[in-house]
This record gives sequence, C-alpha cells and structure tokens, in this order.
Amino acid sequence: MSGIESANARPRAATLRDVATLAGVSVATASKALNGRANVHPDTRRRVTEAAERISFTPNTLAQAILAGQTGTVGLLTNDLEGRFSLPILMGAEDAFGAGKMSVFLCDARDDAIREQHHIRALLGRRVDGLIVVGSNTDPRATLGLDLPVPTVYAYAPSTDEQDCSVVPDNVHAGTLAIEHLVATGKRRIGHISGDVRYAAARDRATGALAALEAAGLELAGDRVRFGDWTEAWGRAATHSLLDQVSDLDAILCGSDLIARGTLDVLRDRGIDVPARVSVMGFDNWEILTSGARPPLTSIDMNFETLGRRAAQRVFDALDGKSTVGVELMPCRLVVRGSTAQGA
Amino acid sequence: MSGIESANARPRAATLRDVATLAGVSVATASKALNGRANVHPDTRRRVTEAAERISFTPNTLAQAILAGQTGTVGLLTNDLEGRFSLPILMGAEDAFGAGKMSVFLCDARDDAIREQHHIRALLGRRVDGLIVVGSNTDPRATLGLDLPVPTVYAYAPSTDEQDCSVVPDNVHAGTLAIEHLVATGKRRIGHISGDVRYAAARDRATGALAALEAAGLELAGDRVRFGDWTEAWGRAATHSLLDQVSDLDAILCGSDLIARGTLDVLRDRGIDVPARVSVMGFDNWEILTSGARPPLTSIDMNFETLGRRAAQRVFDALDGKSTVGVELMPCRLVVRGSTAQGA
DNA sequence: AAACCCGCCGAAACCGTTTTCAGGACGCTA
DNA sequence: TAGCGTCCTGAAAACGGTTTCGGCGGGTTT
Repeated sequence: MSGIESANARPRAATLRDVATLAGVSVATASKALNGRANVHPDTRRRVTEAAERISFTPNTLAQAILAGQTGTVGLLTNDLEGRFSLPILMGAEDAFGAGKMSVFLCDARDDAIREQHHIRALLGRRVDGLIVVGSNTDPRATLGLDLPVPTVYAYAPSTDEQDCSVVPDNVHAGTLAIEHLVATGKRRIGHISGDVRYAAARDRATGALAALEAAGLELAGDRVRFGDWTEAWGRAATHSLLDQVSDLDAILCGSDLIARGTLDVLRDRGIDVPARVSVMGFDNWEILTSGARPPLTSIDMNFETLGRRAAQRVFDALDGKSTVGVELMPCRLVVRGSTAQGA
Repeated sequence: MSGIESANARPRAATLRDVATLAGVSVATASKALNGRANVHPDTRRRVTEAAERISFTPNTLAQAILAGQTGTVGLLTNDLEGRFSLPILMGAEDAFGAGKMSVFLCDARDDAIREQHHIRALLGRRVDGLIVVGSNTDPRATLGLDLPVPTVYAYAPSTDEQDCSVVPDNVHAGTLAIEHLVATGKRRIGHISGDVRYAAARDRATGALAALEAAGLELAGDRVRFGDWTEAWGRAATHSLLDQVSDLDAILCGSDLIARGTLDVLRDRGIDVPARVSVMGFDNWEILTSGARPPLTSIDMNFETLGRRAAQRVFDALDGKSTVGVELMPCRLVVRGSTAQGA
C-alpha cells in the first residue's frame, strides 16, 4: 500500500523531529539550536544546522503561531476591482511590515456585503493579527463592527464610525495643491470639471480647489464646478461647454486623469495650445494615462503606497497596544508634466 | 495585574475549551457537536451550538490545518506591479476554489529574484497547499525548481521547464482572431504596429496575425511589422510612418490598446475616418483605454479571469494527484466596438 | 575527597483542534 | 437479575513546534 502511494504522493515536508533524529539530538535541543537559543554546544548547533539544511527543513509557521498566539498575517479585504488602490496599498503594507515578517491574505469582496462577511469569517478563522479594509472609493462605508477581535484599519474609504481607525487621502488638500500650482504658473481664469458629484472624492477636491481660489483672490471660471461622471466622454463634453462659456479661460482642473484626457483631446481638436494658452491638470497620476497624453499630463498623486504603509503601521501600533481612532488624512503630491508650464 | 492589562488588552479569541466548559461538556463532545458528527445527543448538540454562538466561537483554522496537513491556502506570487493580470487571476482563483474554502496569500516580488526566494520561503513556511506564479509578461521565466514540496502553476508567464505546469494566454490565436475580424469586415490592406520585439507577446501576436493574413491570401501592408515599444508615443510615430508608406491602408492592428490609442489620435489629426476608411484594433481590452477612445476601441480580451480559474483548477487537480505538465494555451476573445465596423 | 558550580541536554507540558477508543448509563430480553 | 446491545460521553493521543525545568557530567574550589 505505502509503496503504491509513494509513487505519486508528494513527500510530506520535513519536521523538526526529522532534523533532531538526523542530528542525533532531541527536538528540544534542535529547536534551541536553530533558534539561536543559549546553552547549546557549538558542535551540536552545527550538527543540527547541517541536518536541517540537508533535508531542507522549513519550520511550520502554523505550529509556531498556535503557540505564540500571533500568526504574522494580516487580511487585506478589498472592494476595488481594478486593483488601482489595493495593490499599491498591498505593497506599502508589505514594506511597512518588513520583508517577509508578515504575509497578507488578499480577498476581494466585490462590493458585496455577503461576500465581505464571508471573507471576514474566513480571515478571523485563520487568526489574522489585523485587518485592512480597502474601499472602492473614498465615500465613508459602514463599519465592520467595533467588537472585532483584531485591530482593523480602513484605507481609502473611511469607516462611518469615528471609533474606527481610517486612513484616507486628503482630497481637499489635493484640490488646493492643484489650484496653487496653476496659480503659481500665472493662471487666473481657471475652470473645474469633475466626476460624479455623489462621490466624496469629487466634492472634496472641488472644496479644496474653491478654497484655494478664494485664498488667491480669484473666482472659479465658468460660474460652477461641472460635475458629471468619471469618463473621457464627459471630459470632452464639459470642456466644450466650458470653452464656449468662458472665452478667456487659461486653465482647466479636471477631477481625474481620465476626464483630463477628454479635455486634452478637445483642446487639441480646437487648436488650443496646451499649456501656453490653457493648462490642464488631472488627479490620480495614473501613469498609463498621464505619460502618453499630449502633452504629458500634470497630476496629483494620491500616494497610495504611503497610505498603505501608514495603514499597516496603524495595525502594528494597535498590536502594540497603541491604537488610534479617527480619520487620518494623508497628504497628496504634485507631479508636474508638460500640460502645465514649469515654474512661475 | 490582570485587571490592569485587561483594560486595553484585546480578549483572546474564544477556544473550543471555552465552548465546552460553558456547555458543560468535554472538548471532544463539543468538537463533534459543532462538526455534525454522529453520536451526539440532540439536546447536547443544541447546548453546544448555543454556547458557541454566545461567545462567537470561530474554530482556529491553524490548529485544524496542523492536524489535517492541509492549510486551505495558496500562495499567489506576482511580479505584475500594475495588478493588471494578478487581480483578475486572483478573482478567478477565488472563484475556482469555491467561496471561502481557500484563502490566497498575495505576495509581490517586483521582478526581483531575491525577493521572490524570500517570499517562497515564507509561503512554504506557512505550508500553502499550492503556488501560483504570475509573471510580468508572457516571456518564459526560470522555474522555481521541480523539487518544490507543493504543486506550482505558472500563470501568464510560462516556466522554461516543460516539466512544470503553465497556463498562458494564446497570443498567436489572439493575433489570428484579430486579423480574421478585420478581414471579415472587408479590410484588405492591413498594417501591424506592435510593442517591444523582445516581448514574446509582441512576436506571438504578430505570428498569429501574419498566419491569418496568409490564410486569407493577403499580404501585410507596410512590408513589415513595426515593432517599437508599448507606448502611445510609439503608436503615433509608427502610424505616421505607416500612413506615409501605404496610401491605400484600410486597417491597423495595434499590439496593445495603449499603442492603439496613439494610432487613433494620429488618424484623427489627419482627418481619416475610423472605421470607414481605416479600422483600428488593439489587444488587452483594457477598459479604461478602450471605452473612452474615439471611437471606442475594438480589442482582444485575454480572458485573465478564466486563466486564473484554470490555474487554480490545475493546483486543485495536482492536490488530487492528477497533476499536469506542459504549457496550456488559453483562448482569447474578440470584443467589437466602434473602431471596427460591425458585420461584414 | 567532598562540595559546588556551570554548561549542556532532554523529558514534559503546552497551544487548539480532531479522532479513536474505552467505558458508563440505560433499556430490553431471557 | 443477569446479560446484552445501543447511545452517548470523555480521556487520551496526535499534529509540529517552543519553553521550562530537572538532571547529568565534568571541572574547580576547599
């Protein structure tokens, strides 16, 4: 029987007992030898190390975890189907935790509450040390509950419950940054085209932009923010409308890079020089959209990696007993390209 | 002491022993009751179930795994920083494994062999049941070794070792599909602009395209495939060159959606009607690029989710002892939009 | 030579779960 | 009332590690 199976059965992974036997010591000694504990004779330690090497022993993290009460894993529960936010956040988290110290379970809930509950149960069953919940947009989302047995941080989309810990990009600041840059490059007649007004991101960016305009003693060109949807088509339509209304327009702030692409296309069609006559900016700094644009698109980067790192740090702190509550706003970053003039 | 700590220490998760004590039975009975084993009195079972419910008991999957020798986890090792491939593959895998049965560890190696080894060790330490390795492009990559203690499937980028199991998109077929579509819409003078010739994806798509042209009795317009890089800028440059060389050009097959965007821009600049005079197609079906294009871009979808599902299935089969070796090609899918005429 | 210390090793307990198996309670038949 | 079978229940072993602690052997001190 055993002979028959052994043909295609994978050899089970080496265990500490195997190492101990091979080295001619007890498991206890083997354990101490491999973990650098004191009171092990150098020769013994060497024998054990070699034995472990020989059968390529890898300690079973599960067994360690069950003792320690810590698994060294976190759950990253995302609703962001594109992975636009989740992956940089994953990378930031991996970095923050330190290479290989922590492993990340990634689950996609696809914006479905049932699936989300399901994944939560699975993750808790696996005894993750912490949880990072990534939303599909920056609108506040329902909390998973405050009685979760592990620290939980909401990234990108904050929790509605202020007792939770959330880390989100500072969209208001992003809007301000954008306007300040346009003003610094000498622009005065600035219009704003944005996405779906039901998104907090659209409203917040507009808020920041309007505040910066006022601070600069300017008024928004085109008498209102043109909210629509997050598409190139809307960018084109709104740009036509804005140009028709404001003859001396000299800059257009777009609510996303995608919208900005639509804007650039229309300006080109109309033969309007960018950035000499009209500057254009977007938000998100989505490389694929910004770098190939004509001219390359100045944008506001939301610093997702930093955000992920911070979220991971928050989880860590909570594990250390230093938990934080409330919403933390992460600063954004201006990335200047050809669609706005450099300098003043 | 205990009082002081209890203030900010999280209560450790409920254990089976807690449930048993609360229900006034032994752990063994509690286990059987909760797992639907036979030989448990209905009343007892109810008591146990209620107790478990009351303290919201979640069985410790680690402890179960250590017994069973199976963890119900797989490692997804990606090198795809964009997440363009990884996330659909993750979703496909999640689906294939069945909701919640398996959890996925996602690691990003960022195309760094050291980091990759590091992650592999971590994953093996966590005793993943299987491994899916996602490449950053479709070029064959070095194997992780055939002596891995767990079944490993290479997705998107095949392993150079034919004893490994790989699942990759059929780029040759994709090229053929594209040309067949263009020919079916009545196009005869078809040029091909593609990306970096060092990429297998570029070469394979061209191979399929040329084969389909020959099968249709046609020759490639522009006397050669214009390889360059995967950018809009190259798309624009090559399109100018192609148009200048071939006056009666009636279709351009682009090696990626991004290149196609460049092509569409130039055709528009030159006032050439798409698709009436010249049709345009891309590869990848990257929604963000295709849907906002003018006109919306016909493309070949690489079916990443299907690919992920299949990769997961392969891992499953290997766990059942039915392992497969060699490279499996997954079919692609034509998605028709406005940049090519519908029908014949 | 007795007492003592110190370095090294291993038996045993523990973590949380599942599973096997021995045995107790109870009802039925002879 | 003894004997038997049927249900339940719980003690114990197992999984793969870590840690505590007792003990052994050898060298140094009185």
